[in-house]
Amino acid sequence: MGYNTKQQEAILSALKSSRGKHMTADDIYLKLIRQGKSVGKTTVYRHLEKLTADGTIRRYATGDNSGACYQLADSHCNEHYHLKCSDCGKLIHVECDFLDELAKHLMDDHSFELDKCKTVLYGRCQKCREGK
Amino acid sequence: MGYNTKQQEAILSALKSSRGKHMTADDIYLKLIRQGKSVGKTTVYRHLEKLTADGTIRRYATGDNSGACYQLADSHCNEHYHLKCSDCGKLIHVECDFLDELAKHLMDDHSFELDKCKTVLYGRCQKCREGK
DNA sequence: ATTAAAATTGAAAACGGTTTTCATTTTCAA
DNA sequence: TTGAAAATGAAAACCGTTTTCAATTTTAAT
Repeated sequence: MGYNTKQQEAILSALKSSRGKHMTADDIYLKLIRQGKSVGKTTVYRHLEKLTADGTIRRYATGDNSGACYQLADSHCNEHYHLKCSDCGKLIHVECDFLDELAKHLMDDHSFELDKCKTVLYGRCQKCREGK
Repeated sequence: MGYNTKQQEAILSALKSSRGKHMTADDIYLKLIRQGKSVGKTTVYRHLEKLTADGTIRRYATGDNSGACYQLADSHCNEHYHLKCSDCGKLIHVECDFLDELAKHLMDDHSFELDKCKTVLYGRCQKCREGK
């Protein structure tokens, strides 16, 4: 198991250089190809799986039938949370700390430790509401 | 458009008779076949899509790569929300109205209309935290 | 250095849920 | 009754992901 390979490094650095934005497996694959790096999709998927399993990165299911998104699980992760519009499928980053209050409530009243990074709040964005 | 067909009724009644439990498209298809009803998978998917679009039922993405789940969107749905333990996978129903405060915040400050039924909060339950 | 075992790679094929296609059947309206 | 519109479903396409497997690369032992 696990000596760090060129490909794994490349995949991680692709995620690092995305500055916190989500990337799909395909985004990462295409980025590496564009950079002239030699890598196959299979390998991208494999490392994303491994990095997710060991907690280095996080996987987000998109909900519609497009692919999963990945993001570094660094500190950045705790400073925002995710809203997802059920209509248009857009994933929205929100930088605010309101969720901390919810986390406190869940722990105090329900003994549940909220994972802010992993939680996605569903609903409808302004545009989709107005579009009706 | 949209006279109610035998198939649509059958699909809805399959969901009704599930007493609030989630069903996948395939669950529904198999149930109808077992009941001797004549229906094709295509039609099941089509009606689930339509019923989801008009708000009669709700679709839940499972997050892993298994299929989506469906559930009647009756009143029951607004009186609780869901916590899911990332460790043991348990889905916990919580009957409390704290989420209303979050919903208000999201609407006021982020123009986002929270769908309490659809949102699942991830984290770790007491048992799994103590088990470590 | 040499070499054999172990791990990694990636192209192609398989997989599984979902959507599309399209010819047929059913329903609706005149 | 009859023709147009809608619904149906089998089969094929689709698309993200996983599996297979032969080839390559790395590691460790000599």
